[in-house]
Amino acid sequence: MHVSTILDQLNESQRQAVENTEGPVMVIAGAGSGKTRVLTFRIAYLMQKGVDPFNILSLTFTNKAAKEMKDRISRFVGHQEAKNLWMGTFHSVFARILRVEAPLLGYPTNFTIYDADDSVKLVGNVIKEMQLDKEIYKAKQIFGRISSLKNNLITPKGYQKFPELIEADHAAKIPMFGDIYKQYTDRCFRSGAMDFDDLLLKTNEILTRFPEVLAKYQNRFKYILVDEYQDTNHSQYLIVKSLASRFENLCVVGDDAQSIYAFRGANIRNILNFQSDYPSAKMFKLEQNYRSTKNIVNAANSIIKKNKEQLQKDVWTANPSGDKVQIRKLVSETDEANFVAQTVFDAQANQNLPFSDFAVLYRTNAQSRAFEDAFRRRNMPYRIFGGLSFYQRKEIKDLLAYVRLAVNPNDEEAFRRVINYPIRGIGQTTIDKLTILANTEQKSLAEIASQIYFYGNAAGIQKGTQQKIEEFATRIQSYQALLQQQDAFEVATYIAKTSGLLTELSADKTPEGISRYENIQELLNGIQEFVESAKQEDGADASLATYLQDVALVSSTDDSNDPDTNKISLMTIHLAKGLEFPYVFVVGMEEGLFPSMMSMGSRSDLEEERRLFYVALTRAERMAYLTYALVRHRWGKVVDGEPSRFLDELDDAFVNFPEPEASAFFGDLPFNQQAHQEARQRWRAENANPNRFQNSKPSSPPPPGNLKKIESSGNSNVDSGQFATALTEGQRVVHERFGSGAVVKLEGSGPDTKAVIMFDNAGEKKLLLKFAKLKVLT
DNA sequence: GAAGAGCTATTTTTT
DNA sequence: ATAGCTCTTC
Repeated sequence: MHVSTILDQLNESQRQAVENTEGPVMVIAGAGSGKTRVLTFRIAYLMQKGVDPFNILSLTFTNKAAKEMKDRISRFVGHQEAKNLWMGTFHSVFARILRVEAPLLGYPTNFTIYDADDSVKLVGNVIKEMQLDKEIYKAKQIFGRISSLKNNLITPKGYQKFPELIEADHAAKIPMFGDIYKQYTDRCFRSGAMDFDDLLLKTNEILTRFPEVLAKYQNRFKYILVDEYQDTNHSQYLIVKSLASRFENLCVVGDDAQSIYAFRGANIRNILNFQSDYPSAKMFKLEQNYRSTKNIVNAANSIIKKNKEQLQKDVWTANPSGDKVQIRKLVSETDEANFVAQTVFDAQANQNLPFSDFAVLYRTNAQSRAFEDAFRRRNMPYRIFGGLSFYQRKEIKDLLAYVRLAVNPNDEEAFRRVINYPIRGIGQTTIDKLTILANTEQKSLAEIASQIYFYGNAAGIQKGTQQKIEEFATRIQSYQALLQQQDAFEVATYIAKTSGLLTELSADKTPEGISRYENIQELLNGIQEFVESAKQEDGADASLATYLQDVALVSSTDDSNDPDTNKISLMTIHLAKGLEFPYVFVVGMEEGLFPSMMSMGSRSDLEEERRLFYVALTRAERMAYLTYALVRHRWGKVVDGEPSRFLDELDDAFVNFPEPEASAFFGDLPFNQQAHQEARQRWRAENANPNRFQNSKPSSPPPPGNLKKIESSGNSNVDSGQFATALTEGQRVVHERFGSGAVVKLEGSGPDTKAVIMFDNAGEKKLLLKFAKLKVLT
C-alpha cells in the first residue's frame, strides 16, 4: 500500500498525527478515536519514507497489542520488514536489552525474572529470617512498598537518604522496612534475578551510569512511540526521556481520561506535563469517536466531566444515536448473572449474533463466578480473561522451577520450590540451615548445596541429609549440562520425566490430578511450539532462557491458547482497556464495589474509579447495560448493596432506567422469570426498531449448520452443568500438531472436558479441549 | 520429617 | 466458600 493511500484513510487530525514525524508529538486520543490506526499508520508511514525498522521503538501496554500492531503493519510493508521493528511492552523490550547489558551491573545474561509470587515469597522469607512479626510486616504490603520505591528509582541506599520515608515507616510501625528492602535486593542479586520493577530500574541504572551504552540506544532508537502514555510510571518516563533526548522524535499517545493504573505507580502527570517537558511539542487531539453510538459517547462524557483534573477535550461521534444506556436493578448477584445470560442468549439467538459480540466487565475478579454458573447452565460459551493464569498454576510453576534452575541454578525461589518436591527428605529445618549458610557465606542456595560436604558438618546437617542435598545439586547440574546439547523442548521433557514430577502427578487419579498432569503436557506442547516457531524464523532465539522470559512477561490478555474465539468475554475493566465489543455489560454497579471501598477515601482515588467507569462504558459499540444488585455475597456473607454513585452522575438524557415492579423481585427463584420475560420482550421490541444502529459491522454471523452449531449448541441432552463442548463423537477434527483425526469419545464436563481422538497419523490421544487447538472439519 | 486436621484470610485493579 | 497455611501429632 502506498503512502498516499495510507493518508487517504485518515481524518484531518489523524493525518497530522501521522505526518508530523519529526520532533516531539503528543496525541490525545479520545476513546474509540482510531488511536491504534494512527500508531500503525505512523509506523508504516515512517518505513515508507525510508526509516529502517531497526530504528523504530514502539512501546505498547500489552504484548498482545504489540503483536496485533505488528501484524497490521506487516500488511503495509511486508513481514520481512515489520519483524525488525522493536515493539512490545516496556518490560519485554527492556528485558531483551538487559539480556545483553545486564553484565554491566554484575547480573548474568541468563538472569531470572521473578514474578509477583516469587517476590512476595522472598519478602516473606526475609521477614521470617529477621524474626519480625508477620502480622505487622505483611509480605504483600511490604513488597508493594518496595515496588513503589523502585518505580520512583529509590534504591535501598537511596531510601536511607530520605528521612521522611524513614519517619513514615516508623510512624507506620514498620521501622525495619529499610533492612527488609536491602535484604530483598541483595537476595535477588545473589539469585541472579530481577523482579518486574527491576527490568525498568536496572535499565535506568545502565542508561545513567554508562554513557556509551546510552548513546548506543539513543542512536538506535531514532523514532520512539509510546502508547497509553497516561499509564506510564516514573521509571518508564525516565527511560523514554533519556532515550529520546538525542533526536526527540518522540510520539506519545494516550488519553488522560483513561488513566487507570495509578495504584501501580502510573503517573498521570507524565501526560499532563508533556508540553512543559517538551516545549516544542505539537499536540493533536483525536476527538471523533468511531466506535460507539451517540448515546454511549454522550453518557460517557457526562461521567468524565465530573473529574476536575483533565486536558480539555470534546469527544463526539457521527454515529447514529442508538439505544440509550440501559440500567437494571436486580435482586442478587445470581439474579444479575441470570439477567445478563438471558439477555445475551435472547439477543444472539434472535439476531443471529456471535457470542463474541458480548462482554461482561466487572470491577473485581471474584465477581466472575456467578456469570460462569449462569452461562454454563445455559450451555453458553464464555471465556474468562485474567484471574489465575495458566502460568500461575502450581504444577506449571513447579516444572518451570526446574527449568529455571537449569538455566540459572542460583535462582533462589525456584530452588526452594522444588528442592523437596517431589519429596526427597529435605525438610524445613534443613532448608533453614541452608539459608543461614547462604546468608553468612553470601552465596546462593545452589552454591551451598553443591558444596554441602564442605559446609554441612559445621551447620549440623546429618550425613544422610547431606547426601540427599548432594544428589539434588547434581541433578540440577546435569540438567544444566543438557542445555548445551539439546533444544528447549527436549530438555524440558527430559526434566519433566526425570525430576519425578510427572510420576508424582500421574499417581494422582482424582480429576484435579489428571487435569494437572494434562496441564504439564500442555506446557510441554507450548515449549515445543515455541521452539518450532523460533526455528522457522531464522535467527530467532530458541533457548529456554528466552522462553522463560516470554512466559514471565505474558499478560493476562496475552495467553490465549484458545483458538475458539466465538465466546462471551468476561474480564475486569482494567483488562478491557483498549478492547471494544458491540454489547457490553458493566456489572456490580454498587457503592463499595464500584467505586471500590478502598478508593472512596480520597478525591484522586475516586477520580481514578470514575475514569475506570469511563473506560468501561466506552468499550461498548452498540449497547451498554449497567447492572446492580440489591444483595450480594461477600466473604461468604450476605451484604446489602446500594446503587453506585456513578449511576446518578450519568446524564438522564442518555440513560434508560425502568423502575420495575417491586413485586417482580420478591421470592427466591433461581432466576427471575418475570424479569426474564420482560427482557425477552424488550429485545423483540428493539429488534423491530428500524433505527437500530446498523453501521458497524459485527463479525459476520456464522453460517448456519456449520461453525455456529459447533460453537454454541453443546450436547442436545442438556444436563445441567454441561459445558458447551464444541464437539460430538464421531466428528472429524484437525489438531495443529497431530493432524486430522476422529473424535472417539468425550469425557468430563465444564472446562475440563476431554476428548479422546484417533488421529490418522499420530494414533490415539486424549486432549483437554480448552487447550487442544482443534479445528472441526465439516 | 511427613501427614492430616483445623484455621484464616481472601475481594481492587496487574506488567 | 475455599484454598492455602500453620499447627499438631506420629
